[in-house]
Amino acid sequence: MAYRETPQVRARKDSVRIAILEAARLLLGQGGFRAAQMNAVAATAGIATGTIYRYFPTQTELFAEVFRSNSQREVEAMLQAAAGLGGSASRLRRALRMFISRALRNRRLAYALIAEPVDAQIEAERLRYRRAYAKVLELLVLEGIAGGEFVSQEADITAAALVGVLGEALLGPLLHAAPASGESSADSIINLCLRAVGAKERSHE
Amino acid sequence: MAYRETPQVRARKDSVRIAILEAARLLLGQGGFRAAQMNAVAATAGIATGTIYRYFPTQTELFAEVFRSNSQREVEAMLQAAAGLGGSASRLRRALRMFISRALRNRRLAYALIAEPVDAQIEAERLRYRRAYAKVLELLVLEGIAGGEFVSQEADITAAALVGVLGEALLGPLLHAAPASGESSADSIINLCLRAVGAKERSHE
DNA sequence: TAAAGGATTGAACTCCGATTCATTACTTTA
DNA sequence: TAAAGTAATGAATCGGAGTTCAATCCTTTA
Repeated sequence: MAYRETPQVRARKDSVRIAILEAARLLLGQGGFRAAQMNAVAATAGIATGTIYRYFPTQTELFAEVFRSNSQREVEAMLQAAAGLGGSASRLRRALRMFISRALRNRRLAYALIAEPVDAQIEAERLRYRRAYAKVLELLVLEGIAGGEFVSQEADITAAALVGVLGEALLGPLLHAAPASGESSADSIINLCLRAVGAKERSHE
Repeated sequence: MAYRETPQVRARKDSVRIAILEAARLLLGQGGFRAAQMNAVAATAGIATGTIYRYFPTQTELFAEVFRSNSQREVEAMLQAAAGLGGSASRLRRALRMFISRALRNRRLAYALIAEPVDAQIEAERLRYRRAYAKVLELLVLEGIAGGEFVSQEADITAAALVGVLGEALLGPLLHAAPASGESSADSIINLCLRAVGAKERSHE
């Protein structure tokens, strides 16, 4: 034999892979899927188009991984925000606030991942993404019900509804008017969500 | 001269136009946008592909008209449901129930029009469609606030949120599991919406 | 019935962007 | 340094779906 992958090569390949993922994420955050075409991703990552295919079999797979890694990060953040002291209401409130503040930090990216129209295959990945959020919310709602803080309700439906609220009220306006909105409406949305779950303790932190 | 459009010709052309719109709507209701390709619309309408272009300049225009006519019908139905006696809460309840029951009557179509991913141009039309619903809901929320039945809140945000709830909780599951759901979850969703607007009078009709 | 003016047809064209692959350029080991 | 094994390249290919248009068919009027 005359060649075998060495640690150096391995390392460089790993970094190329990461560069591709970062380029895709960057472009998604700038111009959505329209901007995240394979050519553009390659150019941004500083490689040739064909090279992407040595790392990801299809565009769908590439985006799937972007969805996955983002979802993981976001869900983690929400869970962390919800952990700690306080009743179910204030924990749910913290989780929602975390979601919102992170989404607003890169609104275009949040919109691309949660709501922007895409082709059917990528849509399947998006569903998983939304379900991940819904799952976290469902847990919090179930806890609230068990603890008697929230009204009795079908937690899975409520969770889906909350994802809908976040998507539409927070990110939907992205394209509508509302350029100034943002942090200001965050409290409105959070309060609405708390009412929706029938949180008995109202207002304050 | 030797030719001028006669009423008969006019009538036939009108009927062709309608056939095209109905074919598009039918296909959307069966298989969504994927199934509503220009070839398929033409075949379903019983005409040649090219003929569609004598009636609609582009696919986008054709779909726009489908959106418009549907939106008009639906908004009308919601307004009618909301009219009549009763407090804001029960009127909002009736409007939501109307939306839901109509959406469930042809769930695939409702999903296609409200949530299915599409290309950017058609998406613009969808926005208008969603706004039409939001506008109706906003009015009802404002009335409720004015009458002291609903908590004080930013009605436009609430309206967007309610559209989000309907889209995600009702239609989202279309692709997820929930094949059996439907009418059963309708009440859950309606109750959630009523809580979300902070309706003071709870439960019953 | 013939000539004129439209309407219809559907195969061919176009555009767009993902994917391929023959060629070239590296890396490693003997 | 040569040979072997990989990786990278990017122009060309491919596929899908909307759109076009020359040829054909209908309607109407004189």
